Amino acid sequence: MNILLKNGSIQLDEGASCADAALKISESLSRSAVAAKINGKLCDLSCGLSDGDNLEIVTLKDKEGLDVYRHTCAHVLAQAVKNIYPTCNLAIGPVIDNGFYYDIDFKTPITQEDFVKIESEMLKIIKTNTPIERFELPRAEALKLMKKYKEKYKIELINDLPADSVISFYKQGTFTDLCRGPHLPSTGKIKAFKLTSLTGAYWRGNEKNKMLTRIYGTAFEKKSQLEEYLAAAEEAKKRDHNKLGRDLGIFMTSDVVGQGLPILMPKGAKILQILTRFVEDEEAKRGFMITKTPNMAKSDLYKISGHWVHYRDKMFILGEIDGQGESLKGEEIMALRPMTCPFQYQIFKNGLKSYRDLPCRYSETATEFRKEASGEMHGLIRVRQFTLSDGHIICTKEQIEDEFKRCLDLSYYILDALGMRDDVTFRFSKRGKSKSDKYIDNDEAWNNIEAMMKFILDDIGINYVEADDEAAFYGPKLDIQIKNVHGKEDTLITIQIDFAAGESFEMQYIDVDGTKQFPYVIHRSSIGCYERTLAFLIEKYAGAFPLWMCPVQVKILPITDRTLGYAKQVAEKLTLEGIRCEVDTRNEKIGYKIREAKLEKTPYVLVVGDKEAEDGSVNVNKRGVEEKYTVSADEFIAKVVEENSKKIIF
RNA sequence: GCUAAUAUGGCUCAGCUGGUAGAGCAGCUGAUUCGUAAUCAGCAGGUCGCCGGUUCGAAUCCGGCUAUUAGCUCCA
Repeated sequence: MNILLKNGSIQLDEGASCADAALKISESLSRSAVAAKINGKLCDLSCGLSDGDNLEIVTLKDKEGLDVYRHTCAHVLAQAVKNIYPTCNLAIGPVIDNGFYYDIDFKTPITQEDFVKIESEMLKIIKTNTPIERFELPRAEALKLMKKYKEKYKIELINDLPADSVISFYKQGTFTDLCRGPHLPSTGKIKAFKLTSLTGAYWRGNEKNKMLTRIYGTAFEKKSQLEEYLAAAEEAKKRDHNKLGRDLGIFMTSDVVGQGLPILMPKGAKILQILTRFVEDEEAKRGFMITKTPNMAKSDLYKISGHWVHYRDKMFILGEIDGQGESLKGEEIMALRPMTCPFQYQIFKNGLKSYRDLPCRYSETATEFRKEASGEMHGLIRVRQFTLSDGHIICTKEQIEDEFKRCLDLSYYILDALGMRDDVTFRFSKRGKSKSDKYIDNDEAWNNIEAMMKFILDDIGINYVEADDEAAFYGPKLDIQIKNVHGKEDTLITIQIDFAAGESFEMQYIDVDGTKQFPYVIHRSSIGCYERTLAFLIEKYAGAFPLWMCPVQVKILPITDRTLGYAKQVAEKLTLEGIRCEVDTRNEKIGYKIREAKLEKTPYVLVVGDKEAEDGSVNVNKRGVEEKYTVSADEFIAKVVEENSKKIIF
């Protein structure tokens, strides 16, 4: 029979498999093959071919090949665990970004110390080089097999498969697992693997279900690649804002203050002040009116917004309430705000509005409070009190498109200034097919608004992923996402369209024809939550921030006390020019001061000794640059002032 | 909230199987006034996260709480 390849074709006997084809193509390909693609569909190497099939041999060079390799490693893990703990039950064991995991229900808990034992058992299984065989069963037979093995989770999975689905299993020696595949031809192909961590995970991702034990691992073609990966992960941890931010004196926490309540120290507060001024000024240029609204309100406000019903358990409430959210003592109930929207809506409602007032753009550097679950807090990324560049644009339906684009343009501008434009991805968060009751029930409005947002996004031409069941309860969102050093994704900035607030808050305006109309609302952030943005800045720059946002931009180091006066003169000039600088007045050797200034990642370190004091110069040590040079103080000041005025990213 | 782990001076860490704590750096004082990543000496600093229990005796064992970390769930 004739088998088509990417370039050319080969002739094979009837009944030949992908593995036969690989061997026919070349011996080396046969050795590196891990799976195959027949007519574009990934399958085992043992899969049989038919005349005219398009064939592609998959190796570990392909991402798909590596996934197959890791998936098999997950099965080896499962087999090893079953050998050691015969009473445990297997759940699922998929491949993830950098490895794989297997969820297992152990009768007695295991610890990370058991990894040694499990890994050596895995190694044994690999060394036997057991062939891995696929077979398929009808549903009844499949259930019978899993009942025999007492795999209750597998039984549940089979029961949930569509009636007409093919139920496949993979068998390696005495171990059989329900699996779609494909897999490596034998266990011996695995060369480098490691179990990395042990955590809990709910069965089927539902917190109402039992929590299983999840074992994470990773595998690579070569030992050297595995070591490289582990080293890179260690390296990434050094950039972790939660460690670095504390080391650099940017923020701290205190157990008497509480969880999720980071304390911004002078350096961190300075950076936030710089960012806030930058953002507020830019927003003003773009037609936003700044507001200053209260940090708390009576429960009445949240009853109108719907938060009292949908969001109450995530709010900090002042006063005792019953299960319905009513005061137990008949007193006024206040709550700290989890968002700014209803407050800014009050401003719009103050006085009759005309269509001429639209679009009405409000923005605020707002402090917000959310009672996040105790296990959720993380450094500056997930906190209970935070500062959001929160804004609302109240506009007509016709104005949405333009306003939405302006919001995105503002965020682009800010991301450029932060140097993070290339680090973000876009998520179009929709209600989609979800019928969850957490959304406002109005199919027509949802369909219209989602179609409108899709049109806008496509018109702008941004590259986004669509995510169902990720919308806000009042409308779809464009979420600007970013990953931290651990690879975990979070929302940095969000722009949302709200079709419901106009009516629910009775925000009306008088239209051209004299009729009263409900406006649309765009909820938007420009830089996101300042604390969170700072966290990502720390990780991106490993603490070596761009000049314009550095809390200390220039540090002046006199060599001896003789030049202390001169150092102070230069510092004064710099300060007058708006450059943030410090003089290290301590009686220490110059090497000592240099070391400290560099560990603090100061952009410019100026050394001034007798020579410099005499001719009015400074010796410049630029961060990240080996060579130092001497220029007149005035020249340096002019240069750094110019650099500071541009939002230069280096 | 759930699973697991961790908690020793400001920081990084020692402290074996229970006999009430040590080092380096940082800090302070003194000397040194020095030319590009740690000058020398001395001093001071901890009821071992908090509360309770077991014990003649707890940093060490047990329980509760608080905080931190990884993940799950959640994330207007």
